[in-house]
Amino acid sequence: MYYKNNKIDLYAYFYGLVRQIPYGMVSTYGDLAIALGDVIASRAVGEMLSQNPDPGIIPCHRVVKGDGTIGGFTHPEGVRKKVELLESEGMKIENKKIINFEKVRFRDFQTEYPLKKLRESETELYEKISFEDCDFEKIFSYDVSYNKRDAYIAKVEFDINLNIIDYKLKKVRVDFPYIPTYLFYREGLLLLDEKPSGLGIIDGNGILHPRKLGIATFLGILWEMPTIGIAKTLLLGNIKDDKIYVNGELRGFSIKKRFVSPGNRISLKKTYALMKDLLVKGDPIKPAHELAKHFMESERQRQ
DNA sequence: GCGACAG
DNA sequence: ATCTTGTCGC
Repeated sequence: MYYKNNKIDLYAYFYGLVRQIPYGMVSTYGDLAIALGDVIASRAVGEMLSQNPDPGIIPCHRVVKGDGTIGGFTHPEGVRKKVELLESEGMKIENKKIINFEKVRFRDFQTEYPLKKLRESETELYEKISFEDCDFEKIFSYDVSYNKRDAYIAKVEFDINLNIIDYKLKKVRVDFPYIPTYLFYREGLLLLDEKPSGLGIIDGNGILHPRKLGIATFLGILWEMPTIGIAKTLLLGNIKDDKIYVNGELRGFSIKKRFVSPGNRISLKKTYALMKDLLVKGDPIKPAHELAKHFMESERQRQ
């Protein structure tokens, strides 16, 4: 696997890329996303820039939008400061657009394309997925609240009827931004070292994912346990009645405004029957969500 | 130009 | 998810 010891610090890697943009040149959010290995990370690029830990050595003002316009800037003086910095480096700007944009555009990043490496490492993992039903005596779920790079995790254990048995709280640091279709690397890696027992009902998708490797599938395979993914919004697919298809293949179900798909060690059929039953009894994510949120807020107050 | 974009 | 430093496809 590309992530060693369950760790990959994409923030650090990203800031290394930004430092490569030379004085007098600019790059774009999309160019940096491509250097990370997937253009879908464009918004995450903006997110990581907004948390620049050291503007003195990481020139985040040199990152602009794909059409040559300036884009945003998290600074007391706002975008005005970004324009000022760029002009001080010799950039000509007219009505918020860089003149000769293509000539000063830097794209020649030295990079290993980490997101591409991650995708490549996924193929061997996917071989281990199983859709064979297995028994379980408990259910667990979790949720995470975020404040910048602090993650507040709540894990909840239920009995088979969704009565709460126990819960645990934990605060950790996150090294990976939210990037659509890479949720596992942000959230899943935080949980991996403490394997729970029972059926995991995971906030997110299972095989209802472009690479059939949503966070529920990842956790199910790596923990060798049954999991189901349950998302509040649809990542991909077409809904017909209560079934969700991707390229004509049945990948999940739409039940009670949730999008449900198998993670690992469970069949489509059992996923449907079980969730149809459970979602009537209650919301498997809500308790963890409220615990995590409350945990974060109480920690904020302490500071 | 508008809507997508798991959390 | 939080509270706003995009890009792409229709």
